[in-house]
Amino acid sequence: MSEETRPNNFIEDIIEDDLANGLSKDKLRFRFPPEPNGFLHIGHSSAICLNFGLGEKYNQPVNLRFDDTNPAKEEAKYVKAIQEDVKWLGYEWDNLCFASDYFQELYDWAVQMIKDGKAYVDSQSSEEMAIQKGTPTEPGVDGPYRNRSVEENLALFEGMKNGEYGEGEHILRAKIDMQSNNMLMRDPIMYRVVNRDHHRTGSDWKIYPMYDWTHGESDYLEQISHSFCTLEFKPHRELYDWFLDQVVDPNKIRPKQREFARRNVSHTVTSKRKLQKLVEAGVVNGWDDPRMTTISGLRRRGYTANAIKNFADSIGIAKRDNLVDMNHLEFHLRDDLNKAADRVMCVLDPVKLIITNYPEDKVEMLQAENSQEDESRGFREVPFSRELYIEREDYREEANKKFFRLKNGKEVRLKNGYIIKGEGCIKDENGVITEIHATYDPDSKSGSGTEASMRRVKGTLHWVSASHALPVEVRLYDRLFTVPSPDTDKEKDFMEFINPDSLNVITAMAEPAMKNLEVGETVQFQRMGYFCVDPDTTDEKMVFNRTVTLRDTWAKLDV
RNA sequence: UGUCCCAUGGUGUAAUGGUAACACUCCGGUUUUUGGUACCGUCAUUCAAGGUUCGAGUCCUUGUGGGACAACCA
Repeated sequence: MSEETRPNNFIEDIIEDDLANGLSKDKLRFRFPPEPNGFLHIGHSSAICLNFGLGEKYNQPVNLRFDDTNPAKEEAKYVKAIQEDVKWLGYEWDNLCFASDYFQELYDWAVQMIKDGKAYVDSQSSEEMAIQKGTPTEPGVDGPYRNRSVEENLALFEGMKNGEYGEGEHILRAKIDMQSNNMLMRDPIMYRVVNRDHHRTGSDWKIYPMYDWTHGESDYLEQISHSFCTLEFKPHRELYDWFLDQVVDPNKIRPKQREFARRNVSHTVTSKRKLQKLVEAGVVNGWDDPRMTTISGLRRRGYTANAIKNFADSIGIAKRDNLVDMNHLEFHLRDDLNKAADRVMCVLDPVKLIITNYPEDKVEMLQAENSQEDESRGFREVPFSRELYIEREDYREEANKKFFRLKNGKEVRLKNGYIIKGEGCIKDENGVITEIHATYDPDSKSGSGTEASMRRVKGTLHWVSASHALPVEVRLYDRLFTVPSPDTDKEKDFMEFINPDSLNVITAMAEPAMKNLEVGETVQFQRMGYFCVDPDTTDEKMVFNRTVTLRDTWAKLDV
């Protein structure tokens, strides 16, 4: 990476300013604060890379903190999955924290706020309170319980805590300003009663703090210097600061919330609610379906942590709305895989090719390099015989000179093998080609050093020996959505833009050496793309996911 | 009829009052036993109008366009 030359983004500018104004570098501390109510997705990777990247840049700690204040939505399995994803991306957190660790502290502070006349118990229905709250363009009005006595507030809040009231009977509100331009400042709710067991605190608590009351105070307790979140939290900043004002010790670090734009990637959705709907509706097979842009889905698809980090790094951090083209992500994927993946031969749409002048029973073991990029990766043996499979699209009886592949009367190279010449084909009653015939030049064997072997032919085909071929299942994926921005249409639901052909399962013919590949390993099927071994693989059948195709300039010409 | 945020090629991001640039995409070329990779090149950008200034993408004003805010969610 060219870290040294990359200019600072506005977030780094903020930090540099603070440093220049006297903040000591060793006071810098960051955090990544997901709610454990779903799986991490590509949108989160920006926040993860930003916070952990800052930690690496300044060599200062980053906490992983679970914002677990709503037991109705959160589960321990998500806590586990999120940790795995962050680790897989290659980051290490300093402290593993939970907002639920701060419930007692938060409660004690709330009691003090009641005593100070800064908070009160409201006993109205949510509908009544919503009316008093006004709208973004009209101020709110004070509710009837706003001036309850401290004693009464204390007693009611204590009762809430002790489980004496049902959900919705009472809530605790901060007493700020019902006429504020900022809706969030119109006496925001601090606590509500929730009769649910929490995945960590069990039945200890009957009341749970709201996000705004929890987040800034958690940052403060952890002495986070900079608390970065997405733009939709901008209006929360005023409240974040107000709550901090109630508790902050001037000798300690006062956290600073700043906001950046969420990253949107084309042809996908990145909201937990929508991803969940795809899972529940059976559009995909779970959160880690390779078509999902969850971190776990991308991982199963064959994405590398490097590709995701380089992507996040290259798109940067800013404040304007954006829709990053999937091409960017795929560029970084190919870039990383090109260096990392061994090359193999696998025929996705096989048709038989008979080398008519090759001996019936002869089998040769040919040497094939594992990577043209890196000779140190070594060689493997590939069996060659009279009957092979090649791609159906690699043969035409006749074609113009733009077609570099096999055609009658013309020569092509079989990768790592011989030069062959097309002689004709056999078709069934429907005109479908069932067998292609060719002759080979025995002196043209790859690497033999003969004059014939040095001959230049325009096309090179991959192939597998028919009798040695290993049938494998290959899952070909396409974009999950047919439009760049499926969830911004004013009339249509994002579900209407689902690509019906996002998954195509085929049986391909692989070279025998591929049976040694392990689950999760990625290889390049030469000329076809990058593929990884799926966990669905069994002893009987290997299953591959197409991670991404190669760039294909021919496909563009051949329309 | 409010408050706040944002506006640079098709996309993303720089330029911190001093020559508008980098990457992706597209298109073209060289190399190539992958129509891949690598390398080279082409096309293409400051929302508008005023103002300040020797000088404005940058500062100011107004407008236009986009977005956020009315969950006992985060």
